[in-house]
Amino acid sequence: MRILIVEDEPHLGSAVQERLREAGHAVDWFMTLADARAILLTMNYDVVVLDLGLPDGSGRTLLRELRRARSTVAVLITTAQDQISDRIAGLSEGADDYIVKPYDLDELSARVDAVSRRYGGGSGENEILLDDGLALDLSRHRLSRDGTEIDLTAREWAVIEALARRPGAVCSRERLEDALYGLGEEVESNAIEVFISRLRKKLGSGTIITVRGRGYRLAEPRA
Amino acid sequence: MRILIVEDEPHLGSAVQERLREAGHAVDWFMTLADARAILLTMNYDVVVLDLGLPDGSGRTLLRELRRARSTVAVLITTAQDQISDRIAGLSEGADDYIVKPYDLDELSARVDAVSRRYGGGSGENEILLDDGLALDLSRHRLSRDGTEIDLTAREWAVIEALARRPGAVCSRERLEDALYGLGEEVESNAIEVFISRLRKKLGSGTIITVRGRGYRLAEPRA
DNA sequence: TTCAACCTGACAGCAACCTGAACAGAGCGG
DNA sequence: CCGCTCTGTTCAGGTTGCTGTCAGGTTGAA
Repeated sequence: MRILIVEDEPHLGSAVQERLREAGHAVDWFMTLADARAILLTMNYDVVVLDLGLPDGSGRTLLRELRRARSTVAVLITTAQDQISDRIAGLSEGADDYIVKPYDLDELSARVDAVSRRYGGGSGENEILLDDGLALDLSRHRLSRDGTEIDLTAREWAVIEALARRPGAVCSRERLEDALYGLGEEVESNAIEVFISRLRKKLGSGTIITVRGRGYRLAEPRA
Repeated sequence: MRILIVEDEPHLGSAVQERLREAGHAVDWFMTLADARAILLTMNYDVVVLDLGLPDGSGRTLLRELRRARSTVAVLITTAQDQISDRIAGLSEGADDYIVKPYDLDELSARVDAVSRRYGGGSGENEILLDDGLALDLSRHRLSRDGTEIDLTAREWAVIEALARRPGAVCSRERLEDALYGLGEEVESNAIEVFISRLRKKLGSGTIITVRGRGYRLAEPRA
């Protein structure tokens, strides 16, 4: 999942970035509205973690711009305790959730996962059935076949999560790379293919279908 | 689909050309107004991707010339963020859409597809019914017979997309070649006939009708 | 009948893709 | 400090599937 953090406090921003990266996401972090605005034009994010009090303006401005431009990206607002009015206004302006500073990093990570699923491209379902008895539980981060659990590494999970975002739709390799590697982490090998190969070894070869020249997609359960 | 790119920035132009070619289109790329003007006299394009800030003048000049000459080609304007006035003027001068630089390539590709369908020769419909239970969904790039999907390669899709542009009308082989092969990519064999043959194998022999000496056309559903 | 246009099976080149293996770094226990 | 495991990345060689070309057959018009 590709996540944008807009947060001007260095320690907090870096801690959030690290925590979400450990969860397997591609995380970009900017400290100003201007930078955020620029990167949002070129990159499609799944979630924006947006602080309201920024040096060059309020995050609410950016939120309004996004919604006016018909962007459906999920937005999670972070705010100090004394800005309740801002928070409420943010929700009415199209934010999906808010969290009060100081917050627990695990709590933030859970909220990020939650908003990513109920907005934008997400399917909204928490449990997705794949072919051959496979069940993907996005909210609990679990994958099981006929009840027995299958362990995935962080990267493997990130790949299948990106594919499951729109089940049945083709997901390009570029898009998968965007979901795994943030700015400055780009990789120049066939890493995606290797993860696909490892996933197939764990899930069975029919689960992930190659669409030559366009990407990959998940097999849907046979009705 | 035949697409003309007018863009003076080498990296961007080449990236756009490559991306649209992967989508199965014939893509010509020129860096100056003069070259674009010359090629537009000899070749019929479906879409022009037009940058406004060019070395030998503004793209708006070319746009005005096109519309004054009653051309109905779809025009997609690309512009830097600080040229809002130019952008608005462009729309009022006959552009079909605009996109702000820097943009996401997937986004551009989607917009190109969109403007190509709502202008000029396009039928405007997103779902086209052919004979024998075949349904062609242009916006989702899907072809299905009675609900089961049929996979097409990039070239096969380009052929049927060109035929579907004016359903029922005869499309000459030259026109099909123009839609598949850009400048410098021309082929000198019966490649088109081969793709028609492959399509018939997948779709059934009655779907594409040969009009001897003039070209091909799609069969319409029996009323 | 003759000729041009068209159809289609076969095949080689090539790029995309797959996968086993090697390697570096982090973390951990002894 | 060493050895072990686990994870992620890179590389190399093999495989697959798309594409363009050709050859030989078929169709249709004059």
